[in-house]
Amino acid sequence: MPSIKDIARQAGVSHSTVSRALHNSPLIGRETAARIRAIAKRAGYVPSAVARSLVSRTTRTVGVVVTTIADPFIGEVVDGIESMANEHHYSVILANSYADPELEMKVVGSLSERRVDGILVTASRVGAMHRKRLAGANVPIVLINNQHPGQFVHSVGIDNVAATRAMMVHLLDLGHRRIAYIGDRSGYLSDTERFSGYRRALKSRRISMCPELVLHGDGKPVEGERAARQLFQLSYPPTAIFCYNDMTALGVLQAVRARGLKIPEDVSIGAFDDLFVASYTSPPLTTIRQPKREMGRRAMSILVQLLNGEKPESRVKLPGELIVRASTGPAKSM
Amino acid sequence: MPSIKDIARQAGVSHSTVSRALHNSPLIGRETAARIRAIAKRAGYVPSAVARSLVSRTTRTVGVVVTTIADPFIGEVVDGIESMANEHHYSVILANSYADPELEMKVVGSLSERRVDGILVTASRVGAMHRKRLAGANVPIVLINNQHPGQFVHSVGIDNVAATRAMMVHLLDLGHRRIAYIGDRSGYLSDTERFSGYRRALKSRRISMCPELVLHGDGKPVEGERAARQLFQLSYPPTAIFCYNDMTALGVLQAVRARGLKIPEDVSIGAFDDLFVASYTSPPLTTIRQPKREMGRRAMSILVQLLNGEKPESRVKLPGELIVRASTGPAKSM
DNA sequence: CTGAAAGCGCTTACAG
DNA sequence: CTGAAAGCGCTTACAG
Repeated sequence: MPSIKDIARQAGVSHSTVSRALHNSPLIGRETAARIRAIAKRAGYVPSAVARSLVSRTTRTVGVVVTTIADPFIGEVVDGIESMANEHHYSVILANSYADPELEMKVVGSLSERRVDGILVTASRVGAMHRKRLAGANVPIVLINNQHPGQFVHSVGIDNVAATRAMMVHLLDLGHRRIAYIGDRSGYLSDTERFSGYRRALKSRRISMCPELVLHGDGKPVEGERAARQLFQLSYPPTAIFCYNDMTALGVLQAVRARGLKIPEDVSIGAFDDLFVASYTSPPLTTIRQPKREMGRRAMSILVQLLNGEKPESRVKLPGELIVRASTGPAKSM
Repeated sequence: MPSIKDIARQAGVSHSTVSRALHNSPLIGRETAARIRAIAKRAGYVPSAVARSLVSRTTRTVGVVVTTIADPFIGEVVDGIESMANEHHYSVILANSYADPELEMKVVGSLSERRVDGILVTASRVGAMHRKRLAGANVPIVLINNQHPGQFVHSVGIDNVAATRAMMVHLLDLGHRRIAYIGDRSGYLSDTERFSGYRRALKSRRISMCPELVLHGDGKPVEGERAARQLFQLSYPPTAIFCYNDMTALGVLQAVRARGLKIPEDVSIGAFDDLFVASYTSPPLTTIRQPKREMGRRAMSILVQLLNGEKPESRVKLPGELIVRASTGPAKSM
């Protein structure tokens, strides 16, 4: 790879002049500049971002820490991050933490060595230990859908309460009165908020909450299935089930099928996230769409503002959107 | 951020000595080294990868070009790449091309400026134009599932012919004789190979291929649905449909449902990829599992060998695995 | 064992 | 308008 010096030699000027010409500095004569640029082009000159970074003490690079990029939710978020980063001429360094504290420490250390200008974290399954570790990197941090945002200044999330209310209103308006909630037992903020939205919605319709209709899984299909089976064994089973997320609903779907029940005739199912798979289950899932890509773009945009020395909004809550599909219908009259 | 000089000052030694101590150079006295390391630790010293890169002329960084990281197939591949990269102390710079030649040129240019040591491409929907553009980066390149690998030296793919044969044998053994193929019309190598596997399998059983059973979509649900509808209008519709990929099968599933047919009683469906969604359709899809994560790991591993000056296997073909689920069953007797 | 020097490829204040 | 010099934070051959 030719350097600025090689070009200087060919052009018979100093490397300072080459540097200026390549940056369209007004100091350099039109002709000289054009000639130098032509030579650089012919030589296949590509400026070195590493040399420039050393001088400018900024790398135009951001670290993105995810539990795993194989997670479909995260993939869409990162797509948004990358697109916004690219528009602002930042590159994205991707790092999986696999929710493993040790690995996470390693990757954050590596990002630190690489002198990333900022860090985005979308590792919803990772807890409080995060803070100190990340703070060590000593650069601005923006969280996406984090479950413990309290400790950080900047975050992008979804309005869980409002979204849940929309889902509950939908179910209540369909005549459901016995609505179950299958949450996530890990103590995440998102679960707390969704559960809170659930309770408030019932209360606003003066329906008392039945403790036996509230169960907790782990956000994955197997536990959703187990919880649903338990619900079906009640003497008064629910006519609708609101699931913490689509993954849980996937398990519920299987339990329903195994039980020989019909959706939505026998039981309605509502979920959260709107993963791609939600459109292709049978029946397709009524769910809350999280604007995943938008969340990524927004988070990156906040980071860019921070890096520009601006004062961005610190806690952004984007609205979810109720997507009504075929898994919800009128309550069975009892 | 403290530099090596700051540590040197505090320790009362030269920065060369600090550098050596931090690298556990045998030249430095045990005590001095220990003292320096303690000081560095206390000061929160983090070595600068950018300065080191400038000296070593290597960044321990690889570029990963994808059409979009939101693609679930790609997400798993990249997960594999990242994990293997991490094990070898490489960082991953992620870049979406959105299959847009202009954007692609930009991101490859950016990777070039960042002086990545190598590039991995898993942008199966991108064509021949790739070559020159990528070659410009002037670093080793490894392709994953590329549709035009002919022009490149190193690639990781799947054994399409063998995998297709496995699927066809499965269907043939179930008694199917009228088996349709819904391919991808974009002229991809993978389509050519799968189609070839399809033909060979029929031939080996002395079944002649019916042209009306061979249709072409675009690898997405809508076109799969359209193709399936067309098949159902034949006077002798197929008893089984082999789809180019899971996405196509998703559309076929919808057409089948709309038609009021039962799977697999009326028609069996086989697919390719084994995306996550394939386990959760109704019925779950019989499909060929591509070892996505493994493909990513293998590709990165080849790149590491290349960067180490070794001579890795150049064209790796990993085996697919037939996953039999409920979408295939015995042929309806006619 | 330790330090001074050179150099990686740039940018930019300082002179002219 | 152009160049020589200094410096970004390291590594490493060369001296001692």
